[in-house]
Amino acid sequence: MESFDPQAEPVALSAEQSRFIEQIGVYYENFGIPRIGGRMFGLFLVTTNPLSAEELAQTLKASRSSISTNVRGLVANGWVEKVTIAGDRTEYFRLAPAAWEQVMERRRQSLTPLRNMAEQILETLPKDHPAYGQLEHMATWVTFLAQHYTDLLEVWKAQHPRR
Amino acid sequence: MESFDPQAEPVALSAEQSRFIEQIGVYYENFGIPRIGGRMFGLFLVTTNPLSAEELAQTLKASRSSISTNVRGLVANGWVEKVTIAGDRTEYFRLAPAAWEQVMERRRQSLTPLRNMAEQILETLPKDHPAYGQLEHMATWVTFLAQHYTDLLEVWKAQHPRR
DNA sequence: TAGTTGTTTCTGTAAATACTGAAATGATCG
DNA sequence: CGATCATTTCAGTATTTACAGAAACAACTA
Repeated sequence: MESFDPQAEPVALSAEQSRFIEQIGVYYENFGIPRIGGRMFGLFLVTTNPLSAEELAQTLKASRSSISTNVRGLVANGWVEKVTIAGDRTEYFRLAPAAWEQVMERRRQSLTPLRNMAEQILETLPKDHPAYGQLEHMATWVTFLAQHYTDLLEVWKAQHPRR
Repeated sequence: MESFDPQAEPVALSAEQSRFIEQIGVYYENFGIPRIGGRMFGLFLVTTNPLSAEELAQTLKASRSSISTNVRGLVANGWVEKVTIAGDRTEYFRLAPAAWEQVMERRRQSLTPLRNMAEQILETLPKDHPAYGQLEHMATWVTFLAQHYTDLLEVWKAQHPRR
């Protein structure tokens, strides 16, 4: 009963912040993330208060349904986290503290199918097949990369321990 | 005059190779690469002979125009390279020897705009702005990542010197 | 239980993208 | 300079995808 939240106002943004949000939006759009999703991420980067879906919708001038689907993606990828407040049934969202590590972790995991494909095809080929060498090379690369991603994350986490 | 190349035949592929090509196609489709482009890449992975556009078209059952546009992308990204033969006006293509390194290198370069965005917005914010810390964190992460990509590539190249 | 509010799902539409076949361009050869 | 052949560009079509608004659903509250 305490939050009477008359109409959920949009977040006040400076011109620079708005520009940043749009830039982040198009940047991630190039990586296949829907524009609204990218903008949301940008918004979370330049603000710290957890935001409700309604605030997101108003601030980004997008529909509630788009916010709903896009926020789900961001949460699923570990970029954003849901925050709740006792006695308030609205859900709020904010940048996940480990967002960047998560991006990396996801990327590492996406290497697994690639490695599997390489290994599977290698099993079917005779060792003297002309392409054997380059497929082996591919498998080696993917393994190398996955290992280094793991190492890299460990170094980062050591340098930036979770408070 | 010497190559009379009656009709450019499709590459003969085993069932496993065909399956591999399709798998690679859908894998890279998830990363925003057109299906035909991904299939071409897969084809180059399981073959070694340079292939003409006509052979690619026939083998992958795609139009010449699609091959043209997609091969351009693969070459631009350094995944595939063009090969020519004296006295033959057809162009051939094959997997670039440094394809995997190139993937990494591209990724590293794509971090630059992200770093720029972070640094630019930081310049406009007072140090006590609530989001200052997390934007600094972002900039640190991107820098860290770019540096480690560079290192990683160096290690790889040392281990796999170009013959 | 009825009413209120927050969230998701559904349905349709607009926009973007991939792809093809045909036309245009370019390059080489007689 | 034609003629031939390889490649690219163009124009149209089909498919996919993002998005919005409305309906459905869920969770709480009086």
